[in-house]
Amino acid sequence: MFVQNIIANLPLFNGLTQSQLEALASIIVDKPYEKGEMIFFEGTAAKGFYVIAQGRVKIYKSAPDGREAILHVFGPGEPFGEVAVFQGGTYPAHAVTVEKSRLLFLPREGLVSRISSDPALSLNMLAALSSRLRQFANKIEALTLKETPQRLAAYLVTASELKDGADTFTLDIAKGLLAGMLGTARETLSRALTKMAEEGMVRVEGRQITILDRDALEALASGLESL
Amino acid sequence: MFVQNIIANLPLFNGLTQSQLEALASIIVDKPYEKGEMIFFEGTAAKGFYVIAQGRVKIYKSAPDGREAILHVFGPGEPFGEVAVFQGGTYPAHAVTVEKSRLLFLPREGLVSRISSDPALSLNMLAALSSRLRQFANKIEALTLKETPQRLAAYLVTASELKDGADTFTLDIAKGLLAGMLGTARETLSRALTKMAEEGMVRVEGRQITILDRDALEALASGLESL
DNA sequence: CGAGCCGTTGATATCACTCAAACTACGTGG
DNA sequence: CCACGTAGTTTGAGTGATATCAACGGCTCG
Repeated sequence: MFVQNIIANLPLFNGLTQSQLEALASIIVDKPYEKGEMIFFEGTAAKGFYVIAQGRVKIYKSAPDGREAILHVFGPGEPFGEVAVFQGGTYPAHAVTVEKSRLLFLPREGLVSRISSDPALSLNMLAALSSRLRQFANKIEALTLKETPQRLAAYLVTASELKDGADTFTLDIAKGLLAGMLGTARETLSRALTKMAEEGMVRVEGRQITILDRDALEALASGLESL
Repeated sequence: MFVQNIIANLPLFNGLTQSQLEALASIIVDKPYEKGEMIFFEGTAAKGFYVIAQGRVKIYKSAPDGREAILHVFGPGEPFGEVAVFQGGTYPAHAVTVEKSRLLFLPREGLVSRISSDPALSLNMLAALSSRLRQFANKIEALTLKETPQRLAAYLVTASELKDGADTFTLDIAKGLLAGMLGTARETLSRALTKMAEEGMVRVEGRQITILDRDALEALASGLESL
């Protein structure tokens, strides 16, 4: 898969002409990463941002004692680290691969000028950041107002929606990671899942989830949007 | 104070020419609000966004039972509701004044075209959204990793920094609001403050705070950036 | 001067974090 | 093909921070 083919299909680069895409592709650095490899650390100077071609990346903050707050887990096609390009100049959090991955690096040089000269690109970026802000707002809402079972229910409902509303689907991240995304401990997540299974709302077989009572799930989540 | 003078000094409109500012000022709607007046509700269609000329605005989500998650409390000069202009078309949360205020409304019409035609404006907006994302990331970190006393310590340290590092300063929001911003209950905040005072870290006299042991405060906050 | 808003304090219940340990699934290398 | 190590997951028990309920005191504003 060539770089240009990848970026041609990304929402971020929607509306760009063929020649603009070519120019962009020519400055992109294509790099493979092993699972668990650090991409950048919070506070370090940013020379550009990344787009995921393949794999999965965890964006997180960490406490002195080693505990983590997971902000995102991004998958193929998603950009990350853009914030550092537009403000502050340093990455706001740590980034590490959670799978073997292939990342595209877009150097800051040239990007800023490209953005300011191309209306479509700047509006795409604004939309991307705005959408990110909505996600964060939802996450803050969930952390403040909801307890683990409700957050889990909201997650499962939207996970199902992302898989075209299928009742049975497979989690694409490990449960430990999911616990982190929900702002809770692995053990608490495990217990919450078990309880939901006992109550007949879902069936859990490893990473495969079957929603048995969608109404009950949605009632539990009550008002929580996608995380 | 005229609209044009206000917007001329905002970071958001930095780098605009005099004539651009005039054009902008001509489409702005200037409106007074009473304390406690709703500005918009989550999910309603957005016809534009706001800038605060005077007063203070609370941005929040609410649960069915009436509990609230406060995302921001904005003051003079700060914009809010921009997210809806760039993505989704609806406001992501509720907005209400917490003081008697004067707000400038910038209609969506014309704004989008202005942004795409003016590099400075689009880069300013990108920077503003990026900075907002950093704040949210810090908030999520605090909610996930830190307990109330630590969040409070971090808040006090940065509040002091915003007042040029003065040891004695005045909270510019009520303690109940502050509790909401820290994601905790009024009572818990009250107890945390009392305890910090007992331990000699701060002195509390109503809304006036004096930092007695900045090192201890910073050690408590340990790693938490501004909220 | 009364009403509401705000803040404090006390008592209680509970959720979830922590520590500890066993159990499973999986891939690798012998 | 099996043994082993590792990563991931689950279960149990104990503890602690905080939400919640309740009542009270002070302040402000009309």
